[in-house]
Amino acid sequence: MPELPEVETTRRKLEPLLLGRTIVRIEHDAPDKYRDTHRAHGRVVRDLTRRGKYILARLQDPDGHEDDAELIVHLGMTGGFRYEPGPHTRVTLHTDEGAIYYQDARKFGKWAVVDPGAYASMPTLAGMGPEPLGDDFAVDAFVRAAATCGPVKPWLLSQVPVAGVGNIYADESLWRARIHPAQRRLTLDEATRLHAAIREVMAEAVQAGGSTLSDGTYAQPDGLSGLFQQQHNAYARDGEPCARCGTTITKSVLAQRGTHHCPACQVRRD
DNA sequence: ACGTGAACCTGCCGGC
DNA sequence: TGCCGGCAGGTTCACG
Repeated sequence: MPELPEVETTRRKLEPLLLGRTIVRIEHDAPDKYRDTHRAHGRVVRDLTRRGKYILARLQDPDGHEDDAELIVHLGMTGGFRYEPGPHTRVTLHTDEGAIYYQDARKFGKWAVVDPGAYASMPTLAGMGPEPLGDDFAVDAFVRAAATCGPVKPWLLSQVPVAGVGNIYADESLWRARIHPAQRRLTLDEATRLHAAIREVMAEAVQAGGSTLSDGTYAQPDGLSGLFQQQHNAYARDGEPCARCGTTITKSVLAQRGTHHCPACQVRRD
């Protein structure tokens, strides 16, 4: 389900429910996937932030007798929060003002409560690149790194050059920047275009509340759908005409991921 | 130090 | 109708 726009939308919906609330109990039956959640019990949620596709909550001990802790939530492919329990509810988060339910059909999502900033058990989070919508996402550093990169789509998916780009938004950004998904070693122009495209696509997708695909797995906690799928130009548009040139969008497999591009606008060099 | 591929899971959809 | 293969928004680890 969730790339940066979906996770950010989820975070915004969760924030008013959790900020300042005491976590009474986190209930589940998979301690390997939802680790050390007992450490959250009795702690107060002081802030709710996001890094890439991870939701982070700073948890403060109200008595000050113990150090703060940090709750990390990654939604995997199909994770999401709901106001009501359902057939795929995996975790129930009880606060002093009610409960919220985490559902995850495929169970790829993970939770952990750790010491603040202790991300060793989540290597992708530990090595996360800059936020695409933040000031730290510098075009010159991106251009320099892109000049020696391997196939550009898998490179983006690694979360190292920039945080939060997944399969949908990689395809959409590469379409917008007119770059072939398997292109290596981007030129100055290509990397500059891609940097801008990532920022634009992410900003527009956040604005639209993310993308809800045809299976409807991703929705906001109140059940509302995102709307950005209506603006997709590449992802799941195979067989349809390119909005820019009319050529049929094709689908292929790259790094084990379904990949959509326009064979006329996105031509691979050498 | 890469890049690739399998593994982790369940559900849904299309084809036969 | 029913079974089966293929595919799905991600991360991690084991290889070569």
